[in-house]
Amino acid sequence: MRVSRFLLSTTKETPADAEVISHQLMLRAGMIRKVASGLYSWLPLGLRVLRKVETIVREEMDRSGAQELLMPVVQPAELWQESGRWEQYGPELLRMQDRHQRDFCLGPTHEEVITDIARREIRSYRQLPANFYQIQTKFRDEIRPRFGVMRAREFLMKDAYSFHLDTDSLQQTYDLMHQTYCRIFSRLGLDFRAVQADTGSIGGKSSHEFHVLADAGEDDIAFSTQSDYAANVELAAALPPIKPRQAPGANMASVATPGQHSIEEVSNFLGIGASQCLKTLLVQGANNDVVALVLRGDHSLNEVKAEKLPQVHVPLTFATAEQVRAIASCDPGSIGPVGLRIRVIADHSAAQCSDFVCGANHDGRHLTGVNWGRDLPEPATADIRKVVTGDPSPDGKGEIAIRRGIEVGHIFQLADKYSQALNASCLDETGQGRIMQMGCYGIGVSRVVAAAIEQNHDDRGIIWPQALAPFQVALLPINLHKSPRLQDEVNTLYDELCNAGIEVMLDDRKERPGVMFADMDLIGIPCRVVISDRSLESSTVEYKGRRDSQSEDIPRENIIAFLRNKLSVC
RNA sequence: CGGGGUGUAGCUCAGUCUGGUAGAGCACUGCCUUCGGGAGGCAGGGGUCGUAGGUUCGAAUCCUGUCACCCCGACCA
Repeated sequence: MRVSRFLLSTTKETPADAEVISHQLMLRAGMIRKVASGLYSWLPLGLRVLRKVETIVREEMDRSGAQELLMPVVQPAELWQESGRWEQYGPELLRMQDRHQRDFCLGPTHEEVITDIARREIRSYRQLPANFYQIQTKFRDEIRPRFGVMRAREFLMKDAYSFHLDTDSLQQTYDLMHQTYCRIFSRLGLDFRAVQADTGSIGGKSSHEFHVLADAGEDDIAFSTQSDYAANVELAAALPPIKPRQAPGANMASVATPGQHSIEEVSNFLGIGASQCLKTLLVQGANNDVVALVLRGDHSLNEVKAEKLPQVHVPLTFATAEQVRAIASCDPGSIGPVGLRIRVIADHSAAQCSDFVCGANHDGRHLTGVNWGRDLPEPATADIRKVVTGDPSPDGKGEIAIRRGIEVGHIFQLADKYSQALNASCLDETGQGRIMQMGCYGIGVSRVVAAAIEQNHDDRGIIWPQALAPFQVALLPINLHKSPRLQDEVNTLYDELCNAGIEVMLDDRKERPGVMFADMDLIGIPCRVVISDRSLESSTVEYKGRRDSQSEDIPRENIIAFLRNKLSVC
């Protein structure tokens, strides 16, 4: 490709509304342009990268035995009503009507459509297992689209759906997809982790998210420092403390804490650590009642864990101010577990505290020297907090460390959630109809592009992993317009590179060298070859890798072999 | 949804308080000089100041409505 025939729309200035690096660089490099909030056009440069991701995903899905198909973006309401999601889905589902006032939606995902296909087409167990995938645009009407294509409303996704006669078969394909995803993200050159994830409202036994590790990520991932344990923080178990609770050493006393509400305020006011304070959260119970959740002051409630308690209402809802006053006769900020006449559930680590401080259920007062068993009943205990750095790893090996991750893949077992609702069954060996088991496997293709940049950039621009680069080699002639001889030479070299199957971008603009260097660094081409009258004299060309600090002279006749070697190694 | 902010040239922004008929840098076009890390000069093109209405002799500027975009918030207990 010659730059003179290519839309290379780079800018020096960073658009004001781009917050994260990947968004800034994608705009500056001329990969994407915003059309409306959360909606982007992919310019030629960006599309080349997107296609690279697609190609790798497609190759590995095909290799795993999955079959590609393509389903419509616009889907009829009837299918969604059948699964129950027309009502369940909130405003994220963009609904519309056609000219006949029939209801449709833009597909945020395709379980309904694929299940409809399966129930029509699959008759016999002999056709199973089957795994269908597509690479298709999705639409989710996000409350707050941000970070460019990282959290856009319209995005490109690879989604696959597998069908099985039984759960063993489902597990096998699930495991195969786990391996396939590892292959895909390895080939993409990304530093990623497969982490145990919450199965959410869908339920099912296991679920894994694939995260690219990057500070701009929106999820917290908990790792073991010594094993390969990794889990979404929402899921990571906090083990109960091993040490027994210390015996009470103080008498309970009520102290005035005027205007001190938060744990931080109270602990500062009393001059004690936050871990010596307990916080009490009143939430709606499952039986139209109110439940108190007690945590150590330095810990945070894990809402996902709390929702799994049978006594707690789903979704987790905090008690209203009126309920708080009725139960604790004080404002939030002074609640404590002592004397509460409702169910109290304490986190394991809160239950281990002794001589602690808590709200006195009296505005402007707290209790000190409080002890379970003596001043109030021993509480029911559960794991309801978020793990923190330094906690023991749930698998018993090492400690927890927490890093940010960008979710680029998610696999889970749907079991019969959709096949049951849509009555997707087939005949088994005995001729009996059986509801099929389903798995679901997604990769955010457009998000992968942003994630790759978050992980691979410097102050000059993007540094593409070899597999994602829009072009493999940038060929930069210096002062091309002045030297007919250089023009001949560079054209010859360009043809040689193209014939060698190397994707090369020839900068044939009448630009100064600094401009060309800066542009090629910005758009992140991994290999740079500079050719000039000077190099013609010595029969060499100059090579520099995007991450290299120094260039090296390569004999002209060796350059193709040299580049081939570089490209295969990278 | 609540709170805050911004809409002026393709981009980044000044001008708004104090009304007088629109500017800078970058980008773009032409010419000259320069020529190995985002050069310099000269000349030029480009804006119904988001939009609708109002006040006024006169509105980018003041008032009202409206639309779009951005940021923050939804565990004080």
